[in-house]
Amino acid sequence: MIDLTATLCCAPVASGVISDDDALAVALRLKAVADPVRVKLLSLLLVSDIDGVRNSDLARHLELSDATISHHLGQLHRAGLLTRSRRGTSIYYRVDRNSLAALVRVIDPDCCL
Amino acid sequence: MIDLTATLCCAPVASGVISDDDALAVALRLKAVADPVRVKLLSLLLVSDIDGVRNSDLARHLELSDATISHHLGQLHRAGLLTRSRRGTSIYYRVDRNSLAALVRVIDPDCCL
DNA sequence: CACATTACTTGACGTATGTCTAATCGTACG
DNA sequence: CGTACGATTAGACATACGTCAAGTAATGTG
Repeated sequence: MIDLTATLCCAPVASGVISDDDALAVALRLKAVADPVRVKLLSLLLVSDIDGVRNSDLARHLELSDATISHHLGQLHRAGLLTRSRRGTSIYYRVDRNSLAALVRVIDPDCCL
Repeated sequence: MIDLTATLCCAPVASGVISDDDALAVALRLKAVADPVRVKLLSLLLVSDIDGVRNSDLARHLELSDATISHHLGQLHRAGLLTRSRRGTSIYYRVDRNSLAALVRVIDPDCCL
């Protein structure tokens, strides 16, 4: 599998045509965000970034099952977009702002200008 | 269906929690990009932006069938990320840099700082 | 240790997606 | 008009994805 935590920058725009491997890596990370539930999750996590948010709280807020939220958080986590830290029986998720910003830059046509 | 050409900005970060409708609109546009072939298409189109590129040329370059490329270009076009203009029997595709930049801003955690 | 709480995993189900071949549409040019 | 060329559409197929219910794992508390 491909290391989705590596840093990428300005692939499509600046450095000529993107390679197959880079295109796949970018697509996999974008796929991790390209779902309405996960967009809402990122939004929720970004506005309540203080200490992170728990699976069960997110499930209640989005009116979806724990299993479904766990699935989505796993996708975002595997893509390197979330960090998690356990406190007691709960696991608190936070957005890794650097990773998200890096992903954003890759498809930004104005990047590297 | 949802109008994917409307402009969105800074939804997750600044303006509190994103609405269901906005989350869906953002996710649909991200889905349009979240595919390795379409990432390569965007890359190809961005670096050869002069006059646009034809379906058949892209198909040859990516070694996929015309129908498949047409499918992917349709996805990107429906998402408002490409413009197309006919010259003769050929249709030339170009990236709508403003739309792409707007999409990028929506998920940029550093947007609106 | 037994129990409660929280999160994750598994298996199942329906739906959506990517790809191709073949057929259709649009435009140009003898 | 008929033929050619480029692009899209339709249909078919395998694969991937989102969701849930049920079961399992990890941690804390009496």
